[in-house]
Amino acid sequence: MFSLSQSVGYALRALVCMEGQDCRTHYTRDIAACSGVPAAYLPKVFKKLADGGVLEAKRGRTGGTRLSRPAEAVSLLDIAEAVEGKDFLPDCLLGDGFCDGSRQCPCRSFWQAERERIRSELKRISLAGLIAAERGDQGGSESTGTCREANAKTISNP
Amino acid sequence: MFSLSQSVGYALRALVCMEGQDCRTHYTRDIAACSGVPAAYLPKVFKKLADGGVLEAKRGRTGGTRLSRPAEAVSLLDIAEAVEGKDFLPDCLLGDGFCDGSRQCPCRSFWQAERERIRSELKRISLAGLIAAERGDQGGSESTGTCREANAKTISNP
DNA sequence: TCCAAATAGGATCGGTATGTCCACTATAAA
DNA sequence: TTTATAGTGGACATACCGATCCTATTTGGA
Repeated sequence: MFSLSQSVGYALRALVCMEGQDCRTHYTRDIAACSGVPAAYLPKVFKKLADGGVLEAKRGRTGGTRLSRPAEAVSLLDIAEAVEGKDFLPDCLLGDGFCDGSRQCPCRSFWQAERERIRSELKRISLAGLIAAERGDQGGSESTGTCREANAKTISNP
Repeated sequence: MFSLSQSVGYALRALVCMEGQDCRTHYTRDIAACSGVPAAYLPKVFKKLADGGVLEAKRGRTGGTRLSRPAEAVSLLDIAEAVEGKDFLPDCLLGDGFCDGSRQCPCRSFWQAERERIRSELKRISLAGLIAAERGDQGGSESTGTCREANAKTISNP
């Protein structure tokens, strides 16, 4: 299938459930319940998002996971790259390894342009936009406060 | 990986080796040797291309495989659809099943446009163009005769 | 008729993505 | 210090693609 992986979809659904407007920490199991992502699989996705700098996780009692920056500053490209890898958009439409030094398939010129268009679109769409769309808002992102200090000691779960 | 499957690349490399200019029949093993596609796997790809109407296969002694129409009339879209399935370009960038009735992700509008652009480009590029590019020709397709009757009894292999 | 040689198709295997489960580690409250 | 509870990470199961091998079927010629 010519699409992003299912795990990227899981990541989006989960991140939307984190509300984005603030950076409160959430428990993975709560996000799983809210988003419908398999609870036993979500930690794997979250780990990739944490390694990619999208999420911050804290271990131990009263731990949890939160956005490492405001939802407005997280793009779909950030999420896709974190989950699928930095080079998930290959040089050749036929996959890396088709066009080598000698072969230059005719798709190449148009795919280069398509690829950059897709990349820039994914970069343009923010997590905040996703959340707004999910809620049916048309307006886009209402302003939010800063993230890092606002919830340094805030825990959303009981 | 966000690309067409490896099997589509195999199909292209194999079809290029069939010369395209005529519709002589070829043995699968010869095409495998010429294209570098694994000889044990190519029959699987050829079967899909035959089911998709791109190739015609004849069984038995003096059998073989040939293009069912001139290379100018075979598009990359034909090949990709034959190998990957008619609906290999999903409705949603996140794959079918992400945007359901209720969810409408913000990728949708731009992906619809991208998808059609990719589809029309794949439709525009013909196998003949691929062969020309492979040879380093810049001119594109020189005219070829009709296919079906030209080689009704022609066998290219000894 | 019988055989040679081609494609067709099923059984099987390895690799990657997807899931599940369980033990380990870190952290803070009791 | 003890303990509860969060994420971390490895082992394992499952599904699909890529790939190989073996057998069946088809076809034309000896």
